Amino acid sequence: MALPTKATHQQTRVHNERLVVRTVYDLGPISRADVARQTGLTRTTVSDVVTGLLDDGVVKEIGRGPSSGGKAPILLEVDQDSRLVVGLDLGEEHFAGSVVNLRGEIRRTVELPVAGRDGDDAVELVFALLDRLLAGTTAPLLGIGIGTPGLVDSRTGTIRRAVNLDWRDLPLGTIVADRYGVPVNVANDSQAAALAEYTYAGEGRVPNLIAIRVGRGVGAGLILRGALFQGDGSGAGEIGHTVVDDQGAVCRCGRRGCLETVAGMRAIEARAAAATGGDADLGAVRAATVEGEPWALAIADDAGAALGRAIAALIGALDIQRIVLLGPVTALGEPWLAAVRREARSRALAPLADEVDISVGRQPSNVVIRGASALLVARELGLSLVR
Amino acid sequence: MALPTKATHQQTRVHNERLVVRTVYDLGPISRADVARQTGLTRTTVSDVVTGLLDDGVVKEIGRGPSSGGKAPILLEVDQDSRLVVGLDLGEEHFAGSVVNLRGEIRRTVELPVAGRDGDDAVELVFALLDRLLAGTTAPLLGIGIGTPGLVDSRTGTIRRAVNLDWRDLPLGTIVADRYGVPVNVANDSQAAALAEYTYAGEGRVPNLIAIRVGRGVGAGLILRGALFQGDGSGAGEIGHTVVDDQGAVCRCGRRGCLETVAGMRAIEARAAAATGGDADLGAVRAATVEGEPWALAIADDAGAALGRAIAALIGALDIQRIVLLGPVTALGEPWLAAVRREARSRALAPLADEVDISVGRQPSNVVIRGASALLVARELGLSLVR
DNA sequence: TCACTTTGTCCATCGACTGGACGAAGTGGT
DNA sequence: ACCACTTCGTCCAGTCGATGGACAAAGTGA
Repeated sequence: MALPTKATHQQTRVHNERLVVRTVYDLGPISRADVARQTGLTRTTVSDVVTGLLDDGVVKEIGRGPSSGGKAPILLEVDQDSRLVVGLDLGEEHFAGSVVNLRGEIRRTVELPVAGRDGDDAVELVFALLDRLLAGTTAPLLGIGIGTPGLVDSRTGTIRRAVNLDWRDLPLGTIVADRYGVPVNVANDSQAAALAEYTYAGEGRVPNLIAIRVGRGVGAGLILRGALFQGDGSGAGEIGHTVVDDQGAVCRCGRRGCLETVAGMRAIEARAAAATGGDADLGAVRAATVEGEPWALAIADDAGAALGRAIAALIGALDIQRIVLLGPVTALGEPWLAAVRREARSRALAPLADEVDISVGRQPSNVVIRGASALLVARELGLSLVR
Repeated sequence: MALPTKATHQQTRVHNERLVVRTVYDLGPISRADVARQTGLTRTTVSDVVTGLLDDGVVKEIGRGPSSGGKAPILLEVDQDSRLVVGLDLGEEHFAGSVVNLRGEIRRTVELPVAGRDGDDAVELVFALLDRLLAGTTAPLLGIGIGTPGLVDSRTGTIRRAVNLDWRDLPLGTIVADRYGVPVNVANDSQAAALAEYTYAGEGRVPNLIAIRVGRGVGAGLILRGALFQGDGSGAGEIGHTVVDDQGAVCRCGRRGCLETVAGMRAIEARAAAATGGDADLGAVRAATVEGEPWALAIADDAGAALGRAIAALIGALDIQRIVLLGPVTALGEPWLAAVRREARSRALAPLADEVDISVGRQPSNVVIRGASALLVARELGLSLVR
């Protein structure tokens, strides 16, 4: 039973500082007086806090705004390039990384092929990637966020297991933190994607959302009450290996009929190859659905339906209304998405299902990188995404 | 985007007060100095806070403890009867309620038959129940907790719908709070049960747990990160109406093959009646399993297996290791429980499933009442169970 | 008996929020 | 051009509450 920590004066200060930063961040150019009104703090306290933030450079004054019958306010804004964050996406083929600013905008990107490296060699590759990303950066680095496949314990920064890289209980967070001297956060790739969707949602930010990445594997990231939820063993969201078909194909996890063996990329491509008699990647299936080919539509529908059933179970369990789909398989487009929605809606309790919004995320290519960085940005903004 | 509230000195004070109360509550007879060591607060602050708590009567001194080489410490203990809470269980047949102390011990119970009342008449029955429970109580009443079937929004205290009582968007929390002048918390019965399991777990308290009530309906209560999780529409845990069998029987919700139609009490009794040719209630099935009757064992196994599959999905989604089963159907005993465990373990991802602890709760009869009260006890102890 | 510990309280100090006052800088009316 | 009024940002005294050191009370062990 973890006792919560005591409260001190410094903590109230930190809390209020973050409250001010976040208000300025979310509500754009805004005066001190308006911040005070929004937060409930006194003008005095806000002024005091802002003075510190100006010194740190996180916030800057951008001139006076229109008067409303009195002295014109000095508008404040978060200086989005005053701090940098690095986000990494340790994919199966490539390790990619970007330098990202406080708005989640990507400033520079480097990508290195994995080329079969694993174990310590893969760790070296992470170092190489970071060295190249950090060369010549000027603004202070808030930290490094890492998104990786596999089971990850974000609290300790340990990768419990990542099969393709042959990592097992690797304390990557500590290793990288020691080398670069900044905070490091490690998260599962699906979880990172969920963080990106949540953090950078802007006005439309909602406290609960599920992001589901459908690629080779199927994984979900859960944002509950405004924070990433990892469960007791860091495995929350690992829906890809829930059995959905007792007579299904054998999965790489050893069981039969996991969701991944029906809705995953590999399964789709395998079925497509069988249907066409030749080789067929996801793009080919997509093209065929656009052409209206029955075999392709059937594949898309089946894959989408299986995912939809899994989503129905999630909705029933958690009653979360915002579900975002990400990853390569989303390329299958409308027929696939329609099947997902149909099954999800028809199998979950009606009053719950009616309110659900299932959509495809906008920036599938770099969500993981942005999500990894989101962890650090969020900390600066006081969103406290983990725990 | 709900802005968090500002931090003030009073809040730090309240925070630390609760921290002290909770420490004394959890760690039994304990000295001020030990509290200081446990919490990290200074002895000065602890003394100051404790003085206030002694004045309020929440904490009392119970004499000196053994010395460890210096002045003997004055031991403190939470005076468990210094505050009372009322918990109600608005069941289908009876409205039951108890006066409960700070340890969740039941001091007095009243039960009234519903006898077909619904709508406003049912609200009147709630009043009658409360009036009888409160008559003659001496210690200050912290508040009233209400557990009820149906969809409940705990934040507003509104019952969104409870079919059997014909309640729809009924602000029961406000109504009762206005009449009795104390805080009122309303929760779904499954959620209340989960709160009871969490709050009164003592040393074994873990931050995440799922309590599943299997009776006429099937519902789960989710405790995530030490707080009840209700989802966006207060429907989190409503797993009873997730479709598990497309060819299944028609459910009272209108769909086919909901979990409830396979694993619920009604379904079990119906199958038993068919098997025996006569009437058979749950007790009869239980007795028959003890006798080793094949038909009864088959029924128990099927019902347990269906529940197990639903639990596997929950484990995959949330990776929660503590699962507590409650409600009348748990009476089916070992054969049923074995089936639940077998299916849950065999269908969830191995590393997740291995750590799962599925057990039957201890006090099935009054969990709802105790859980309803837990909401208020927890508030006093600073556990902040909701939100 | 004495040196040493531990406990609980007292006191001076400090960090941080509060509320009122004030000058600066606007607006609008005459 | 002048004046009353408003709003903004800052300054200052006041207060709340945590902190750390000092101290008496009450133990232990040599």
